[in-house]
Amino acid sequence: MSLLKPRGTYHHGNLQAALIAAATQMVRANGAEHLSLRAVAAEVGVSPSAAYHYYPDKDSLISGVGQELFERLADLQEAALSQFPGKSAKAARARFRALGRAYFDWASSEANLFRLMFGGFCSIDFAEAQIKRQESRAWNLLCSCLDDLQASGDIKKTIRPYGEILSWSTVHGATALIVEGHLPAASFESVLDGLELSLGIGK
Amino acid sequence: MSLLKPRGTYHHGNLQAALIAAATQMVRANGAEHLSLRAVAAEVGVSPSAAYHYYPDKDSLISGVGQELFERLADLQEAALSQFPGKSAKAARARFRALGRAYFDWASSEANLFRLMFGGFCSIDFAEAQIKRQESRAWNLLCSCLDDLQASGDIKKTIRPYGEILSWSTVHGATALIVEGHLPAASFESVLDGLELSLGIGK
DNA sequence: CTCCAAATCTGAACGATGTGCAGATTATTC
DNA sequence: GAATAATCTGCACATCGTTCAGATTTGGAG
Repeated sequence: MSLLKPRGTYHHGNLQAALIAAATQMVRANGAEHLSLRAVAAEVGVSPSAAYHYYPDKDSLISGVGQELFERLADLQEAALSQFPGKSAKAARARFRALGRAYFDWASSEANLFRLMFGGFCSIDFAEAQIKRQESRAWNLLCSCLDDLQASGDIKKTIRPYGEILSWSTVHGATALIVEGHLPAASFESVLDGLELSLGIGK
Repeated sequence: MSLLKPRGTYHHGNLQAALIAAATQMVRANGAEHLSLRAVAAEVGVSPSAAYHYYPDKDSLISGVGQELFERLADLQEAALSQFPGKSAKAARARFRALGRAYFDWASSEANLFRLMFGGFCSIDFAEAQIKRQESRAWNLLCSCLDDLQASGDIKKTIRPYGEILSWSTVHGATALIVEGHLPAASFESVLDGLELSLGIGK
């Protein structure tokens, strides 16, 4: 199903999905703060009012975009984990690092989308259920990764209870600071090094 | 000098400062994404065009607000540090914790201002010099705090080189995630506990 | 003190935006 | 095939950022 409404027809056929797709591309290019509902509608070949049948306002459209992005990010993390299968301590450690790197790589290659997700553009009310679900999916991936490290005795015992919260906070913080230009991009690897060291990962 | 232009006068007398002050209050209340240049001008008692004498566009006004906020944050951190003077290891540790808490407390009590600072609203170009200066002021406070901990042998040697970058990333990440509703507020203290533990602070 | 230039502010205007509403068009159901 | 629901259009309105010509005031030079 194409994004553009077929000429001469009245019904689009797939408007909601097309709106999200077009909005996503436009946010990716120009940032969520410059998204125009009218431009999205025009891109899709539909009148501005048509969007209001699926979203009560522009913010909800944006939240809809965010909803999909959180799913995409969880997928990405899943893919990162599956790159290093196996039960060895080495593999577990590689998975941990891959998880952090995937988060950062995604954010820096799609800065505008990352901002939309974590910059307060998604009204948590609207897409709360779906977003929370995808977020806990990603959270569980991180948990299992840390569990694997724990199983191979590759993480300091006293610190283990803080593992998830510390890892996410640190990786997210470094990512956000770098994306917004407050830290140089090169420092992300240092952060990963320091995080592993401080958690006692990899000896 | 009042915010409102004295009635019957033509010149305001303190427009630039008044614009920043009014804009700050409005962002504080409604968020930077809902700031209206016209509303700011009206609040100050001036025509919308008057603002363009001091800022080439709305984004620059917002950057001007951000500029002041970074200064205010650095002041806040300075105040936090001075709450626990002394050379003892205990005092140094209290300073480290106070630094993190000040960052978080400020952010959660002024979520909209925090978002303005770190959410990509400040065009780094415009206020780059001044913002970077205040940021490095805060950075230096963190450095000296970690130096103190190092002096009292209260931080793991191998981790020390990562101290600043890890601390800022972790505290900023946890703060941002909590402010945006991705983590419960209560988890911030856990993050601080975990951070100290993982850095080897306080034994 | 006077006059001129620079600084500061106004007013009206333009195009674009988000949104509401009445009604047109198409799909669905009986 | 007719009634009902789903979808979409067209127009309107208020608001917004921004521009620009010109009004008003200030400050300094003569």
